Amino acid sequence: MSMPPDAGRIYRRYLSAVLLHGQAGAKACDLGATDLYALNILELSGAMTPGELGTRTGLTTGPTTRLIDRLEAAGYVKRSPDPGDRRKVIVEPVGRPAELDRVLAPARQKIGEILAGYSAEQLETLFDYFTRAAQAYQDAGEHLAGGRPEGE
Amino acid sequence: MSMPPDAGRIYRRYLSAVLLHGQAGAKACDLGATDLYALNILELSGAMTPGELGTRTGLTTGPTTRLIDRLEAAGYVKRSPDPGDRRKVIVEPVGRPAELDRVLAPARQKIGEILAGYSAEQLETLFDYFTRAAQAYQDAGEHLAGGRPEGE
DNA sequence: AGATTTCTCTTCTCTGAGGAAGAGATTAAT
DNA sequence: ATTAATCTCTTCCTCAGAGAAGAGAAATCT
Repeated sequence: MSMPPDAGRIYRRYLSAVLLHGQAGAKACDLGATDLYALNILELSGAMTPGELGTRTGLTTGPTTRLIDRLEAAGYVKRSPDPGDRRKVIVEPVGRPAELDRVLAPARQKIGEILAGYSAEQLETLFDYFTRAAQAYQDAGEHLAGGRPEGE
Repeated sequence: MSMPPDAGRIYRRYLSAVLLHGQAGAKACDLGATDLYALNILELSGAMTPGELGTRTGLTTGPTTRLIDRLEAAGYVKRSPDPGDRRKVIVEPVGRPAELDRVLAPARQKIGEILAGYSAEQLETLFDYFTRAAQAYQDAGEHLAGGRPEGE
């Protein structure tokens, strides 16, 4: 086998660092856990209605409205009327605001430097992995969220 | 340049998927945001005192005690007396409990399958990246947490 | 030894996020 | 046209989690 002997440990450490950084960044922007969660959903799946967002986050309608209120007030999303159904609203992510970019910039810079050290083939491998892993995590996440809240 | 034309988008999508999955998993285990945050700190930095953990999480002593109470009750950490200083307590992570492993298993399985499809050199590249990126994110995260809570 | 500092824990209070129920507006069904 | 269903939002209530202040135990300093 060509994996490192402590592959699991390395990978776990990597995941923890990514999660930790993401949460620290969110906290620095005064984003609550659910807010970050919702933003990631919107990042992955694009604009959707409040109802859909509420289902995805597992919130009832009241908190969903206030969640969108917070995100809109902070400039992360925008509410637009649905042209086809005037009851509906479309919540669409707006270009990442300056504060979030500023907070995430140091990490992006470091990652950029790391990536710059790889050859063309290596980069191809890495981005192939990013693409596949993103899909895998997204599937696993949706399965988690959509699955049974109570265990077996 | 050998990066894909939409490298930024791919990477952002990847990060969102990882974050989303991590939070969904935590939610499925009834772990609050701070609890997950603390667990990741312990995963990265190993055992430490409540005081240290409180500083890292940005909590005062009261909530820190209760945070550790929660984690201990759920079986994620263990309190031990510090042999060198009997005022102190050492909070050490305990092997991940079954529930968390069960929740994270599907994703680990998928990632394992993806990794199994790469050659030896490709795996070397990937794990090299994991190692470097983990350090980068850890540094950036600590800088975020340790930096000024209020912007300039 | 006595006083001060350090560290953890306890208690009380409070803010903020989430659930429940219902109103208002619009679309679909009869 | 009238009724029913859908979607978002508002209001009220509840509760977990965080801060503040102080107690108790142990180490350090004078």
